[in-house]
Amino acid sequence: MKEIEVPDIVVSRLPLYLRTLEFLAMEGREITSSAELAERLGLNPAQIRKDLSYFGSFGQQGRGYSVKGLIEALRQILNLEREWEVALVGVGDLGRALVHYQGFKDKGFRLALLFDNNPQKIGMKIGGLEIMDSALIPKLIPERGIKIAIIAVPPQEAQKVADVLVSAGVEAILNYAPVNLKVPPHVKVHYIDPVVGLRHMTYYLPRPQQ
Amino acid sequence: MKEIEVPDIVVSRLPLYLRTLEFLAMEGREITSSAELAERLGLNPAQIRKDLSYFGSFGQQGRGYSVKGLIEALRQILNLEREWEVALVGVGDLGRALVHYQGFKDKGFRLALLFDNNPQKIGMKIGGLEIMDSALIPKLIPERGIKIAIIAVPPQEAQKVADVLVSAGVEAILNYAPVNLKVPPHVKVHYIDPVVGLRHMTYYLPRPQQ
DNA sequence: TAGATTGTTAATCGATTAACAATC
DNA sequence: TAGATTGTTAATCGATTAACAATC
Repeated sequence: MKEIEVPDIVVSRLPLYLRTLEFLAMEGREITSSAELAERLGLNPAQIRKDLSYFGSFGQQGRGYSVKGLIEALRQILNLEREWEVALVGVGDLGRALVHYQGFKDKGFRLALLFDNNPQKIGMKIGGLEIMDSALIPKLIPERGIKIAIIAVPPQEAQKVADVLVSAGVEAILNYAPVNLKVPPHVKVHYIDPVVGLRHMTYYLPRPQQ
Repeated sequence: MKEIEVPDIVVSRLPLYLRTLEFLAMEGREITSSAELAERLGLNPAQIRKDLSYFGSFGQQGRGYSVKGLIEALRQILNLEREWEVALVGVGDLGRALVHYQGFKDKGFRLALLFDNNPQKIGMKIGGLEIMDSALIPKLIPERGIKIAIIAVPPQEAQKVADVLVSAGVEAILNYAPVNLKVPPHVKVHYIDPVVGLRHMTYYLPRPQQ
């Protein structure tokens, strides 16, 4: 039996389904439907059912989906049944904000290592973690078996940092630097650049008349 | 002559082209090609040429594109020929990081209004801007004609804030709260949720064997 | 049983890309 | 002129969604 390759665009929607389900669970809901999820996410119900069908059958005809059950299933599918330790490189304003961010907790991630190359910052403690010298990345990341890193350094440094992280064994990078990274094919990169989002939206804003 | 509707997926790539071109310009490059842009962005050269062709002809056969010329063209297409004033709601850790973020400057955006509903924070100055009471959104945003807002408040407050912003005339929202917002069709929302990005990538990370 | 909603097929729709004439 | 790269067409590829049988 040949394994069907799941399209990445399908995988990319699963975290949104999971987030919506976790929200419903918090509200105390026990059952939901593809129609309700679609309504909340602005998607088509058939798309949600199709997406889920790549992985199995999780609902009950005539009833819908158990919120708890589908959360469990998506956690398993997304490889979230363990807690992932994450390394953060660059403890500037954004880095500090990420250290204090409460949203990682209980979502499957924990910041475990902080790096910076500024001697002023190295040794400082923040959020209970000591800021380590970036030069120690090749030592500490393999030691801890860390696979996920967040890059929050200035754009000029981002590629160099990425290279070091990848040689240290990192396979997933959340990149806040406004730069496209070159990485080997086995490494995933997710980009967060507010300016890209803003510039996308200005296209639709009113233009000066004539 | 019927106007051809440009697909949103095409528009969404233009800011990436622009970012890459601005980077090339900084490096002093004068000419580039669809092949080079594609290489840097991990895309297909034909796709870039096709995307641009929705808006006109910006290159020269046999030579490529003038970096400066294409930057100009994309700025015009993306409605970036003015500077946009942006309101920020929620001056927590993330909000503060955004206030200090240098990446908005010279990219077409300037934080112009800060709001928070915490009496401790109202009246404080940060980055040269006074934090205003969120209750003043309906007064100050229309006064300044602001069309773009960034939401950086806790998830429970995000929908309420979005509603107020939209009634105040905002038409583009950059939402850092991990919540899907319900807004009228003329309002664009761009979502930034690091957990969604991380959870997408964990799908591809090594799983516990058996 | 009647009503509801899933899971899945097949049709539709839309995006990507190969190929090449145009042309600098 | 020869070489290079655009702009654009048309083919391919892939994603979305309508429709409905299955079934709870």
